[in-house]
Amino acid sequence: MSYTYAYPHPAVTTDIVVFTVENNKLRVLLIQRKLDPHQGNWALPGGFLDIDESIDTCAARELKEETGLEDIFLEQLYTFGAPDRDPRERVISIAYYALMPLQGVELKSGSDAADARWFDIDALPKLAFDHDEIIKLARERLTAKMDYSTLGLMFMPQSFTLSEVQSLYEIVSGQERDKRNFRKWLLGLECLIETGEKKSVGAHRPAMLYRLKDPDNLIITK
Amino acid sequence: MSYTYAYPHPAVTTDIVVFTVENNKLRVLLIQRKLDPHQGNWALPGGFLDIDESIDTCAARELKEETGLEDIFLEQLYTFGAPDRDPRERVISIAYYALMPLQGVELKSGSDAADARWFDIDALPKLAFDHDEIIKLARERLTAKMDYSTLGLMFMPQSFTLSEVQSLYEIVSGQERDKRNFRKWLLGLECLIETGEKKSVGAHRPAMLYRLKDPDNLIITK
DNA sequence: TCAAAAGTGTTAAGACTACACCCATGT
DNA sequence: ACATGGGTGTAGTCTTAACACTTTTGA
Repeated sequence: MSYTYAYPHPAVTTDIVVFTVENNKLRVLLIQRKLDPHQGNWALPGGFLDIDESIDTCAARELKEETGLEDIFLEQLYTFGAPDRDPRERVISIAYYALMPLQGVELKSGSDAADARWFDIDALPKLAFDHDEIIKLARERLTAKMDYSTLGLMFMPQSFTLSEVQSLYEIVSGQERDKRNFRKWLLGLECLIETGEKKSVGAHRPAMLYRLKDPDNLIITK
Repeated sequence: MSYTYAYPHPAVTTDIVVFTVENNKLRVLLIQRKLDPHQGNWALPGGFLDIDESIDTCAARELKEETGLEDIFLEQLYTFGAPDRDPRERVISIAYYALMPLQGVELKSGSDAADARWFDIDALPKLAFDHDEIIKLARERLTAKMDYSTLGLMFMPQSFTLSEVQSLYEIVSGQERDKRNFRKWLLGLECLIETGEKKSVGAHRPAMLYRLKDPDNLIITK
């Protein structure tokens, strides 16, 4: 089967920058390419748009197929389309970024990926295509949005302590925050509620567990 | 001549939301479609991506071809691609927005447009495709960015008075600003310099004309 | 000399930052 | 009993918001 058009058409793909925080580092998910071009190199998960699926659906589908991840925060980032970014044919890539909760970071290796691994964002391997550029932009967007929104909460599992949130914000932004001020800010947004449960993790006072009031709403505030 | 692929490929277009301010109203440029689908309806300027041009180039080229406008602020907005947004074939539209300086709003009617006109953003006609959705998003981005950046200066001609800038900000955001505070903020960004010239427009004191220190840098500040 | 927009500082309120001690628990 | 992270309030600084009169010009 083949498809014919009166004018040349580019191929369209989505690529997804999946972030998580693990071992006090901001990490990005990469897969090792099984096929040419760039065979053996590391690349962002992603793939070609099906002709009858929406772009968002494509991003979610590719993410699931290649990594097993699903139901995580996923947002369109930017569209990349330099004429020579893929040697096979003209390819337009609609980039997304996603935030993976801290727990349950086990990956099922998907069909198109020889291997999938988390990399420290400051120690990335050589990347296929223009994926270094995509990751750079995604990181800028992530840190910018976390500065004035509760986007960072999308990294959290169902329930979490305030110290865990603070630690996450510190790791992503690279700067420390005052404990009392951070808690004042976060609780002041009124998007969290106490679960009533506490979390005990060592020889010290247990911490209150919180959860999102409304899991779908990112409250944006200064 | 025809082009054949092993898998179906979508068509890729750019569409541009061109803003200006005229008669104390925020306006958007629309063209009347000469061809089906949506023949006779109003639509955003834009068109198909050439197979060997960059996306940015395509947006700038289409803008120039259809409206004669060139060398104005132009930035990628978002990519739209609902499967049924175009009845002809699957079309991915990479939306841009542009800011047209206040003066020189005369348009040369371009080749693909039967007619091009400015519309008050609050009184748009029935639009082709999903262009109403694109305009809505563009407006949100414009107002959000103007709140914390000097993006609004991209609406200004080469030289302008501070009152003109203030008036523009008020029209776009829909809310009045304190004259002294506005001037303090704007001058405090240190992106303007006095030209030395003054502008006399009526029976009152003439205003100092300013221009951008560095026409390429959008200074982003709170 | 009048009308109309340009230009100019100060004060009060609110937001943000810095900072230190007691609490609850496990070992 | 001690070591460890959890939890809490206040005072000082900085930023933002509110506010009114004088200046310069054309008619």
